[in-house]
Amino acid sequence: MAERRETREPAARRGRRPGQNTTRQAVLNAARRQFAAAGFKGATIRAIAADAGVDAALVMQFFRSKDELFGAVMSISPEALSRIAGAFSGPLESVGERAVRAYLAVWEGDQPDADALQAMLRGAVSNEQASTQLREFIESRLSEGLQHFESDRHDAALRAALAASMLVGITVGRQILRVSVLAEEDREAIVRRVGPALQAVLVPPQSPSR
Amino acid sequence: MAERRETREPAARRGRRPGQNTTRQAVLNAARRQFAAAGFKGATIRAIAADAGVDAALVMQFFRSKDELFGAVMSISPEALSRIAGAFSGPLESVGERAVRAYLAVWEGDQPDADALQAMLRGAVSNEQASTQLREFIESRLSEGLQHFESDRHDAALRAALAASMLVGITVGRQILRVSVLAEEDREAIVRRVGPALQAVLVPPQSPSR
DNA sequence: AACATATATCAACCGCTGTTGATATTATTG
DNA sequence: CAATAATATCAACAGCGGTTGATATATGTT
Repeated sequence: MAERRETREPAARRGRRPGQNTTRQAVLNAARRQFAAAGFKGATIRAIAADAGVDAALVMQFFRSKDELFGAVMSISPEALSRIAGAFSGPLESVGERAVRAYLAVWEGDQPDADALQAMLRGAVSNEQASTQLREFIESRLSEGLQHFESDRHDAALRAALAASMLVGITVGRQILRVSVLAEEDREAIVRRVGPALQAVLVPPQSPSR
Repeated sequence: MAERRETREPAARRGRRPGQNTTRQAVLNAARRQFAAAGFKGATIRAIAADAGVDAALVMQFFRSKDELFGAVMSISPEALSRIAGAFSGPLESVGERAVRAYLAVWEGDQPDADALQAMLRGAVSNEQASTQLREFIESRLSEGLQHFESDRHDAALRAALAASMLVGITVGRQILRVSVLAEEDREAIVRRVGPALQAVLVPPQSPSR
């Protein structure tokens, strides 16, 4: 007799694990996935911990609270940011197309950036941090590109923000609502259809001439 | 002595109130507001009840569960629906502008419809019901209009869904993220800037001609 | 080897939330 | 008027979820 509890899972041993520790990173990745999939309220510390194969208390020790963990999740790599900014250099008459392509590549890539952005978007509904972060992304990131060649800065900011919002809307349709016609279409087809529309917002034909 | 508890609120009396009862409707309105403001998970039965000036248990008696209450909240008036559908009748070269105007009027009006749509949008993050409802709204409502004068039905559906998503994106920017340049701009200014873009998606210049 | 420190689990607390059953008061109907 | 139904509150339960304090095990430092 003297049986050790063999009910339940492998019963993870108590203390620190031997060898190199990649756990903190694993927790962060799990958090990104969970927040991206369920939003801020929907994701739970326990689910994140389970996803990372770890006890919930450990998550709290690494990051001090759910809010701070969420804050850590929402960070975009400089590469992704410059990729979007880069869309604005080049011939002005095709900036719409390049912007759509760059945006979709970043938001739908499999890098952690895509999850981070999804987390922001889903979190923006119930979390002030998330909406602030995404707001700033829309206000500054995409606006900066246009500011250079423009006299009316307010109007330029408005047009850039509209363009960014419309792109976010496409993500909502594809990734969150999963509208089938949108979700099944491949990325370049979307670029072809949306490019001209974005072009019309970013560089309206009347503006420079009369 | 023999004091009746005068601590706490008016201490609402126990039974049914005299006179006409508008309470059920009041609960429904409160629910719409709360769901629209906080999303499905964020809104609580107790908060809804408090908003309606009622006990939480009463909410459960009227609507059987939080899910059913949410279901009741998400219903759009036929007037609003026909208002959007109506945008597709009229000269084809200005359908983009009319669509934007009709969409914004419905989503930003002060009717219960606006709250219901906000509730759907915010709820879509964490509630299957909501995303289904909004998906169908995008898939069918806005698509039907274009189907009539079209040979390639798949492409027409795609373009309509793209247009609808882009409009939803604008709502996200204005109402949820509260991007200041967007939120402060008045509706007609947005119509002017977005109309041509929507036109480009709905009626691409290549399609009918060469 | 001894000590501090980082990494890990466990058990429990506490507040919030959806939901329920009991009860009180009014309206409605026969 | 009696009986039934509808409208209302109250009290409590049960589960989940964030957070904490105690403890165990490995690593690093002196």
